Amino acid sequence: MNDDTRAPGNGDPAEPSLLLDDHFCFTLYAASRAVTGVYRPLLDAVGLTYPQYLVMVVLWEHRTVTVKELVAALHLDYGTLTPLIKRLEAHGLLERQRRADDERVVEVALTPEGTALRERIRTVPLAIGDAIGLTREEIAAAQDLLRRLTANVDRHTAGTGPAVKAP
Amino acid sequence: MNDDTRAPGNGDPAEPSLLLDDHFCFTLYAASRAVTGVYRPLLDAVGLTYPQYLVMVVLWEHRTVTVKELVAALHLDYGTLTPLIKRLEAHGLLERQRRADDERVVEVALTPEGTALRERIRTVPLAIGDAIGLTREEIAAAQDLLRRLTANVDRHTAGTGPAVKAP
DNA sequence: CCCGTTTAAGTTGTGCGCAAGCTAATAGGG
DNA sequence: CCCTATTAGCTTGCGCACAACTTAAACGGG
Repeated sequence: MNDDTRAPGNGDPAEPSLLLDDHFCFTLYAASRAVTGVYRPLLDAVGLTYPQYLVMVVLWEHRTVTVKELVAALHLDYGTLTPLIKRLEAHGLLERQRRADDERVVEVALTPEGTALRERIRTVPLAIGDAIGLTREEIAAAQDLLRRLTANVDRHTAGTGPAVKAP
Repeated sequence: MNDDTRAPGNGDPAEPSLLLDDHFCFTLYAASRAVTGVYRPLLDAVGLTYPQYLVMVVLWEHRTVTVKELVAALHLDYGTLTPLIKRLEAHGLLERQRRADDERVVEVALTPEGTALRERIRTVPLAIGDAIGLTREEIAAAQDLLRRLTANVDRHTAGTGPAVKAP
């Protein structure tokens, strides 16, 4: 690789660096993909993708949730979750049903197969912890920082988003 | 949301939790998407997606790189980068050319338009730092942890992958 | 009670992200 | 020099991720 870094601007100490390695966003993005890459072969063995696994985790915790609750819990879009949930339904792991007293709401519930799958996945988090290779304290520290980051960003984008809506 | 957490296994202190909020992978995944979400409107203003921006960052640093070098720098696949690079080429930001002395290699080089785009993006990192809302020290700490995580995972998957290849 | 508004979910289109398979060019051993 | 293996890149297919749009049900003020 052509290793000159003399493009204009990088020497100015008053401006943030534009070098790849200085981008925190890239470190974060690469780490996230690396971790899901560790999950992939483990989940592949039971026929799940990583986002599908996250939906199952929520269901194992609550047994029944609405699509809206999944959207909120996973910070994902209806456009992402609707087809994903349908795929899990096609695999027999969950069932979808409109709520009788409010037909707008779709309830997602575990099937016996979905419940049983949990046993086959019990050991996965151990393998992940092993691959990540950080201490319990380091993971806790990183988790605290990243949770605060996400909360800050959510506040930020909520503020600059709808912006009180002009009357 | 049905808030019982009596699914089997979660009370056992010897086993890792399967609750969503205890999943470090999810914190990481959510944080990564949150940050790219902050970039989105800023990059949209200049017609770039976030991965396209990362490619441009590498090019602004090195002016000319091979596709292989982009694959290595961004930890991305040829299958991801090839069409992405072609889109950037279609937008006039870079040019692709096969190396004369080794026709397997494709060199990617900045065009004047690609170089000029850098000026229009100079202030973006400041806005990102603002939205993230962590101190410089906190970001440095998180970055150190995540870099080590990615390095560990890379070692791990390299070790369990080709596995020295039986003779 | 009607009608505009809000809400929950689904649909469509584009662009990643990655596995699997393919092609063409080069390297390297006999 | 041939011939096999390797290397760099491309293509195909599937599943996210998200914006923009659509639909249908419930709400709520007049």
